[in-house]
Amino acid sequence: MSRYNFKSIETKWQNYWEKNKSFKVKTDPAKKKFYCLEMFPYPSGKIHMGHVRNYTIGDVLARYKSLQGYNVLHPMGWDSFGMPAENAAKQNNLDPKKWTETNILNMKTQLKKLGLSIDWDREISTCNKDYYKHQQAFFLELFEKKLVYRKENYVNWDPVDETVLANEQVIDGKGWRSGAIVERKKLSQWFFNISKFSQELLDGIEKLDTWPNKVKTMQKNWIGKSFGCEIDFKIEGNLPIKNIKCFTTRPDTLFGFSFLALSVDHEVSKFYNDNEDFLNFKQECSKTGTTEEAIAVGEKIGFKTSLVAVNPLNPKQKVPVYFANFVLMDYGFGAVFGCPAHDQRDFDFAKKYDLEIRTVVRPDDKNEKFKVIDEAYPGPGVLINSDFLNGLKAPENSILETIKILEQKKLGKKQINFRLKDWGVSRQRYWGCPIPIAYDENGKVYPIPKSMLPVELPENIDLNVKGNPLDSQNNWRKINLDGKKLFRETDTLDTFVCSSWYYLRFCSPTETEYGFKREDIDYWMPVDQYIGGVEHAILHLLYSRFFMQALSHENINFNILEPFSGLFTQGMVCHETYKDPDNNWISPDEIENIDGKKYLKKDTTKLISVGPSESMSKSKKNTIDPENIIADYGADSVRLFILSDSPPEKDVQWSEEGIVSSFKFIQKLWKLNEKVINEMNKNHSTDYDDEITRYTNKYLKKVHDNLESFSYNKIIANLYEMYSFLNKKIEKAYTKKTIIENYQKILIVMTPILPHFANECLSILKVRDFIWPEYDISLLKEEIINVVIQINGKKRGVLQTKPNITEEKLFQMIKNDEKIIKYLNQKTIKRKVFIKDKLLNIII
RNA sequence: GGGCGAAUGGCGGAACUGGUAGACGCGCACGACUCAAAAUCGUGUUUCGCAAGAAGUGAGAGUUCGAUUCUCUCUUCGCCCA
Repeated sequence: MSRYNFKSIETKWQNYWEKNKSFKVKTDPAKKKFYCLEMFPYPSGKIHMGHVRNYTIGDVLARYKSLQGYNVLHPMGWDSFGMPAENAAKQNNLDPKKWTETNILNMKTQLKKLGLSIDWDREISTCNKDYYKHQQAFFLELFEKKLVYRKENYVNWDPVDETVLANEQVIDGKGWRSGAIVERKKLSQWFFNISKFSQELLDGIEKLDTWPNKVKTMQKNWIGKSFGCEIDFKIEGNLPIKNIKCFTTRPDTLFGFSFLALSVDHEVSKFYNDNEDFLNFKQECSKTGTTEEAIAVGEKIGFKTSLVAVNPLNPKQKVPVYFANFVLMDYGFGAVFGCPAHDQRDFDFAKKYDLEIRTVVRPDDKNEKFKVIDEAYPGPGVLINSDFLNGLKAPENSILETIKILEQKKLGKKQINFRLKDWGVSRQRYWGCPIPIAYDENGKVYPIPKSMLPVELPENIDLNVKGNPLDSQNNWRKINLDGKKLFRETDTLDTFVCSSWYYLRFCSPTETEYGFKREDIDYWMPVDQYIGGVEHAILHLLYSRFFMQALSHENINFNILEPFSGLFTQGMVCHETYKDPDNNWISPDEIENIDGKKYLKKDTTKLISVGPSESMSKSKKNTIDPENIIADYGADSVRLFILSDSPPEKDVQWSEEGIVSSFKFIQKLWKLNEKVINEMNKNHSTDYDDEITRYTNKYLKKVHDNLESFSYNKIIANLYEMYSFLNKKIEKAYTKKTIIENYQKILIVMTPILPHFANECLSILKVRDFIWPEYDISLLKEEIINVVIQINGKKRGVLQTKPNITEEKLFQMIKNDEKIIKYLNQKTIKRKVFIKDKLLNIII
């Protein structure tokens, strides 16, 4: 018996698929389509296990759908603009373009070794001018539709990467890549008007049936629709300010009003710009950072103005107006009314500045004397101390009622507010898509005409400069437009723009006139199944959804609004972590196992402590290089292991034992295959083993169901069961004819998971052009079933019978069963519960 | 602080709309082959108990003939937002 030589067989099939362009597809409205897309990788240099998992899951689906007769679009590309290239280039004095291209070449070779069913003719790379040319055209299209605008705004400035970050790129007040503490800085920026579509983006979520609820909830929360009231406060004082507008979701607590807080950027601040104390205060505030978290955690500080605000519901009450560090200009109107008793932030502020704390909501289980003392009470209850509002149920009745009163008195109006802010897309970086805009000396904006696209990124420039390298490219910056001397915009686009439309480009990768061809996207879009990490649940997915909204805006022919009709988020790949006695992280290949329990650092006597399994990361050194693993065990083993054990949506633990056992299992399958093939050439008796056909049929159903529900780990379990069933059966003479009859189907349903192995076996059997074998419903009916017998709800036995047995007959059988009858013990039977073909429960 | 989710053997995990808990894999134990080991094959493996049997799905209650599954309270962990 020969050993399964994965090296030659996997290479053989990969070459075959490449040479025959087996996965090349065309737009063909006569065929039903399936668009299977996995999130494209950033070309960092090497693929990691996360990629292996992501692309294996997608490949299983693509191959399955293809066998089912779908025209399957399964493309791959590169998210190739972005800071790592620029940083790597800086460090090693390289050209980011060359660095990126080399990485792409490496990673493409690695991906091909996984045996993925990808149409490589559709490969795209976002840093390629053939790609970003169209992105620039989209930018101009959105500019014309007034969905792109420029404004001066406070931004999150990353002092290490020297760039602006989107709110979403600020994590715990730090830059998501550099980890530097983010500062506030005012800059002129380009914005996409994503907030214009807040309601549409919110409504669209309801239609995304197969998206994980978790992701839908996260998007809803991010969009953050809140319902409240705009209140116009009358202002008294020595400044020419008569009114200040506030947005609040709790107008019903207005009788608890004790101060008005303004953002330091509020227009009132212009009267204090020569006040040194105020400027110091403002400086102090900028240290807190702009994130909501920093504000919630940080100390609440204020700067008292000379103004006084009047309570619109109680004009006799006049309260001080402060600038406060916890009020942001871009939420509401940059002004909030303080109600210390029912908001912890306001409470902290009031305590610090000794302001009144007036309780206006009592919990249902407390009486009228309830008083807020140590902490704010934000919960539900009944309004008290609120004059004509007293007794209203808060918040369900009180908010609407208060708004009604305010509207009647023309003091405020009902308002919907969204948390979603416009998307700042300017990045002060070289390695990105140039923004197709120029300015004259006065800063007037001129879009670059579409005929002059692409605005190419200059190459071979010095990156080792402070700030944006493009700023110093004077030759590139100068442009002559209709006789005017202009200067190009030097900011580049956030790379999230590149990934917001790449799924469209895959439909028409070589189209030159526009980013895509209508007939192509009409056929292929939307993506039927999108697969990727949950870390993109908000940003990338929301931006992509926005992009479809923006393209269809003022375009009546465009009716695809949601880019991804199906979404699956896979879990991470984890590995144990190791540390030496000096607390340094140690990588798995630096350690060796002594006696099965202890680990030592190789060639030393240092004892290694084993830490918990965590997601693979370079910093913890717990990564496993897929390239080595594929070289040692083959792609099919890796695919088999990465899918087994854990459900795809959960984290999976990488283990040496796991990959070895997957490898061994393929060897066992190969031996079984040889046994079956040996039998093929012999003459067999005409005996027929019905059990094999029934078992195979059940197996086909299980695999089908588990494929449809992404339960890929269970398919592996099914395969193990099928193997051990066949391996026993093949030893018996009367089974061989039936095994041979069913074997082909078993191999075909193996192909999505083990494409090289299963195709090799099928080709030995001379099976070509096979299709997915459907299971036979009529064969699923069991001939013998197990019926559970319970006494008082406890299982006391199992009886084998033919289906459709009656309660009476079953009871007769029990009477003849010694094991069961002893429990009855001649006691009187109170009642019987009978579930046909399943169970009989006797209550005594 | 809020939202969402999870908790099942030594481990990863199965169990369709309430109906045989622990499929499948790993690990472990024993056996076969071998001078021996590896590899391979076979058997066993929730716990307690010699056994009959009993207990058992994070803890506690509830609904039910029957609960891993439904309801409530709590604990722990994870993710997201703050």
